[in-house]
Amino acid sequence: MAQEDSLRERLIGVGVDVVMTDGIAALGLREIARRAGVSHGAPRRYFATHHALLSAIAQRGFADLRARFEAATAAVTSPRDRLAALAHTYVRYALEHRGMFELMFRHDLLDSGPHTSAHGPRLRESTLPLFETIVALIAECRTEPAGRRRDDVRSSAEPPPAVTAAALWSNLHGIAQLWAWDSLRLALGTPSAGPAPGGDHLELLVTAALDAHLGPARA
Amino acid sequence: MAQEDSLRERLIGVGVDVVMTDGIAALGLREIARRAGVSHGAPRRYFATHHALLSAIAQRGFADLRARFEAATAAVTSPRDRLAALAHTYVRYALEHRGMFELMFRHDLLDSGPHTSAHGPRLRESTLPLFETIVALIAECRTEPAGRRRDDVRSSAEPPPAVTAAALWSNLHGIAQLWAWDSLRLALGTPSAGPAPGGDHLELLVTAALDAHLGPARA
DNA sequence: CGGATCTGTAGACACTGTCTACCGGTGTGG
DNA sequence: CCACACCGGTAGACAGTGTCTACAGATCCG
Repeated sequence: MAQEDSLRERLIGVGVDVVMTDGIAALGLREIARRAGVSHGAPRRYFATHHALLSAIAQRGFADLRARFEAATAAVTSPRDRLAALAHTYVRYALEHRGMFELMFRHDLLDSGPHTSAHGPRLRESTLPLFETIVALIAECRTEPAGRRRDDVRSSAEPPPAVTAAALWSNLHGIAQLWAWDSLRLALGTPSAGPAPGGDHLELLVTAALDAHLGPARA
Repeated sequence: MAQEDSLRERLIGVGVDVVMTDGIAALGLREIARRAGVSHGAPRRYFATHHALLSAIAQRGFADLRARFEAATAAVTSPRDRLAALAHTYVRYALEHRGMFELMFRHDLLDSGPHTSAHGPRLRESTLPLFETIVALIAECRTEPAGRRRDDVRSSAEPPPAVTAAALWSNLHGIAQLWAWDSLRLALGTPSAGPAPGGDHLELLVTAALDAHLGPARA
């Protein structure tokens, strides 16, 4: 994962490694160049600015995340279970690759505006397919064979799928964020941090969010 | 809001102004000193490091937020409505004072560790009273006169209040975060940003979160 | 073979946060 | 009353950053 072909790709790869191991603080432009074995001016040939390089690194993160989604939901058929797998994957990714996840949403470090330069999709739009997937799954969830739906209870004031999707995604994102900040961990009284994700409390929280937004999983 | 007495307070005040108007990027140590009319070495008398000053600024934000909570829930009696007021206040604060809110949760800029220096409560614990308030309100919500509770439906696998509180808070935090990032706005197809909070879609999202975690508001 | 273009180097510039030496005031003890 | 210490702020140095520009080496093409 260190030697590719063009320097452009190598810089991105090095950047990914750096942010994975040493976090965002080590993602200086000169530092990346140093670890790639080139002079500090070299990256400029391929990335107009520091932010452009960071954006490319973050995009790798989004691609990686999407791949994990597909891997996690491949063997699952029920839309409800797919959503669960997706949720757990999202939060787990955020905590296992803390630095990368942080970078992906640090809009002050990324060229997220529409005035970004050349190839590749706009960065902020990288989250759109994820969102639409959630919307679709929720819609699918609601048109289930009605085997055990409680229409009398929930569907009365049920928000449209897009809103529920946004709320659910926000919930997952917030869980990841606040957990990484340690607020939740110390609020719930978990014995504090290891590099391994804190374990049960976290899973508990995610399933609570799922149940809240989708209704409890059917028994 | 510019002239207090000791330079220490003035620096914090200037910092608050700066982050409110020009955002986090303008919060350099030298920049704050410059706007306070002192030399770049002056802050060092009162704050050992740049992060210490930023932490003091962030603490002002937490205090401000707490004050708004009390103001918003003072006239409300029903625990459910208090939670709603709290939620809307939280999200609105995050979007109206974007820079400050961002700073408050940028742990890489703050002395949040237990190895921080002198007076004042530890920074990360500033969120604890908020959390405990939510827990208490949720518990109170559940022991309501049972006038219209659906015990058969929800209480079967209802998570403990602390978990629900954590999930709800995470949801609000995520909404604020993703909305500020613009992902939600473009996902939901809102006409894009103004400095004024985007309006209905946001309120919709917040009430959706409230309904999901607490059950729909009673008709 | 010779010139043009690509790719990376190296130095300058303005700027940052931290550190240290310095200095003008104020207050206090002998 | 004077000398001394101390407090609060100044100013310069230092290493480091991101960006910019001039330059060198290779490579490729006519």
